[in-house]
Amino acid sequence: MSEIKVVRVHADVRQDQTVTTGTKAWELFAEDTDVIAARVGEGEGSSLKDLAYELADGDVVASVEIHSPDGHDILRHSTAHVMAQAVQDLFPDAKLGIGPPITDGFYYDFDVATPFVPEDLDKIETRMRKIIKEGQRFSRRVTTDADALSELADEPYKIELIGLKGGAGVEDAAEGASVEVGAGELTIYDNINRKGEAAWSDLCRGPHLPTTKRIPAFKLMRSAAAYWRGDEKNKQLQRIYGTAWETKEALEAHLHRLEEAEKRDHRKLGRDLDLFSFPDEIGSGLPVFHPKGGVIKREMEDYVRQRHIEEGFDYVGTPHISKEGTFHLSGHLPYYADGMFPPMEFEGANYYLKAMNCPMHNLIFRSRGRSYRELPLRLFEFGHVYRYEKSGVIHGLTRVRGFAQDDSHSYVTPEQAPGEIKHLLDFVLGLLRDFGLDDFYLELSTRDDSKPDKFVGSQEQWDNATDVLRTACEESGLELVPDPGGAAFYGPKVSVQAKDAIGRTWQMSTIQYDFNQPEGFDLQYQAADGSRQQPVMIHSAKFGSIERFLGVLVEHYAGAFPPWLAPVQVQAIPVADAFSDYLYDVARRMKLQGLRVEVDDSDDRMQKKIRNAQLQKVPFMMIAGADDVAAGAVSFRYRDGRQDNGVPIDEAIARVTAAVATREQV
RNA sequence: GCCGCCUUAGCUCAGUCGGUAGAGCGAGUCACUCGUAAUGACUAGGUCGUCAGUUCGAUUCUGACAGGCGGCUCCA
Repeated sequence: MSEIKVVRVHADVRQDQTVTTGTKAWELFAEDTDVIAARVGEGEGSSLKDLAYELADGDVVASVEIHSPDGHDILRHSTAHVMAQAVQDLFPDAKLGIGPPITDGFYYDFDVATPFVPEDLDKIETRMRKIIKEGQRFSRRVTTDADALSELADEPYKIELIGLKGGAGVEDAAEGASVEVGAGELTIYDNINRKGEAAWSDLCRGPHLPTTKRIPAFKLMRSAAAYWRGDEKNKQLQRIYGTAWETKEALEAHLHRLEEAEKRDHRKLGRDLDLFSFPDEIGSGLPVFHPKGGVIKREMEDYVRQRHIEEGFDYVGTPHISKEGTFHLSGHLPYYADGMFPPMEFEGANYYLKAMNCPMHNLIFRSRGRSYRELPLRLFEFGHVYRYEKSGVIHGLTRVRGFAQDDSHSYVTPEQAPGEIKHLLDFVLGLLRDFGLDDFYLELSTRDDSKPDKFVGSQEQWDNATDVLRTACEESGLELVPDPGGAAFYGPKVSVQAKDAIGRTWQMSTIQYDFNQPEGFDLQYQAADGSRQQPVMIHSAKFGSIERFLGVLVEHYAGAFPPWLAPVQVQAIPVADAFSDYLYDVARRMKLQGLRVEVDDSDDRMQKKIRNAQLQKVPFMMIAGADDVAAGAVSFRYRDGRQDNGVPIDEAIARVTAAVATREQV
């Protein structure tokens, strides 16, 4: 037995060690039970290994702790295996799809004759606990394609994955498919029970926990259908989502976070705060704004209209419907017909509800001859568009069938395009800042070169436009996520992606480069040399959709809006009836300053009025009783329970006015 | 659109093993006039999502449709 040298890295401490050949990774970290795997190598070339990995001379071996990001993935992926074993124990005919770790959890897809129901999840959980208790060992076994194909003859989906292995297809095959089959050697993990037999096996790249007993806490969350390999044309498999954590406390904390997130859901707050509703009578995905929601919507509109004017845009207006020719000119009809409501036929023409505003703006541009001196020509409006969204995708205000875009189009010379893109990006980022949004990233949507029929224009045009957008984004210093294939048919797009309370990301602001519609509409301007030139058109929407932005805003603030957006800025509460008139007088003075004030002169006791104002998340509660009247003052109470008694009336008005003007949160 | 689940008063939810229903909050009325998160009493609200079918009888069972929820796919 000879000796080898390795470097042990644990808790940020590097340490050279000499061990005998045949030493396993776990022996380096045996004293720390949080260590569940090892990372061997450093930087790009490093890879995660099971603790059963046999050390090689020169290895740099870092511990992977269960609560680290890598550790979470390994824990969750291992739990997915346990779940799959439990499912196949209980439902022997279930065929395995894929089972990767995801943010906060994992899933596994199964092909079963009957979809799972909630009671099935209970049974599966019970079975999983038994497997965990048995302490089955995850054992790695290298195999060959041929052996794996025969061993997995009953698993058609795994066989399909083996067929993709090594090819370009693996990463594209399905989200998470690469955890099943890596690009390198093919491995199978056996779950070895106490008798030393393989209780269950799965094709998997690994690594895994040493044993099932190392799963401290897990819970199955829900089941749902998912298309095999993410393709609508494929069969739907039944997916079970679960979550797993390093401790029971961490699991509880996670479940608590989910509960808290539900309380921020804009659909719930929209009802509780009387902001908006979705009457069935009108139709799915068609919201109505109540007076309080209307205030927020109007503040948003006032803000963005004013800002557009400041940024050099002209405010225009266009109709909601148009004869179909407009959308043929724009190129939308062949590409986008499925996304539009069916046409209405009358007077021998087909009229469509518009799904976008650009064609209308193009017609404004084309209404007379244009000079290069007019460029950039910037048109803006609140364009109400209607899109035929599939019934299953409608979601509160964030995915609707009728919505208003704060839509603008900048017509520029090709040379002006980069500058205009930067201008628009700065505009958008400033808007997000003013609305207090900070949890977002940029996404660059480009064309899918493998589907040229879905995109108009030459490779050169696309490359050029994409470069212009990418450069502007990179200069912003923000995180930029690529979105290949996500572009509109007419050009690449930059978008702002923001998260809602339950972690779903929504596309908000967009900036799109368009070299196609100017051609379709034969848009021209006369250049300095007298020649006719084609402008570049840049679409941008700063909120994206007023509705979606408002929905995200509700969740961002959990309904506790900063004063400038709050439907009621000041709720006046008399200590007793006798002080109502005094507060009405203060309220009248505040209203003269443009503030939104309400006096609660109901029969309720003041404690109840405070509770009501608190539940309505009003930023300023303005209370007055005998003491305040005597002092010519009012008392403030804030949403966090903070109090400020005896504030002179003039100062009180100034304080609220200042909070509104500076858009600060209180 | 696809898969699963759900739909009882304005909201949150009980309930009826098939014989047309109840609570809390909210709303209205009255009394109480009160200093920082729920005063009390009383009253009014529902052809149990819609339409069919089975049945002597359907809110309950079955089906279709509509709407919602969770995913998938797709998108501002």
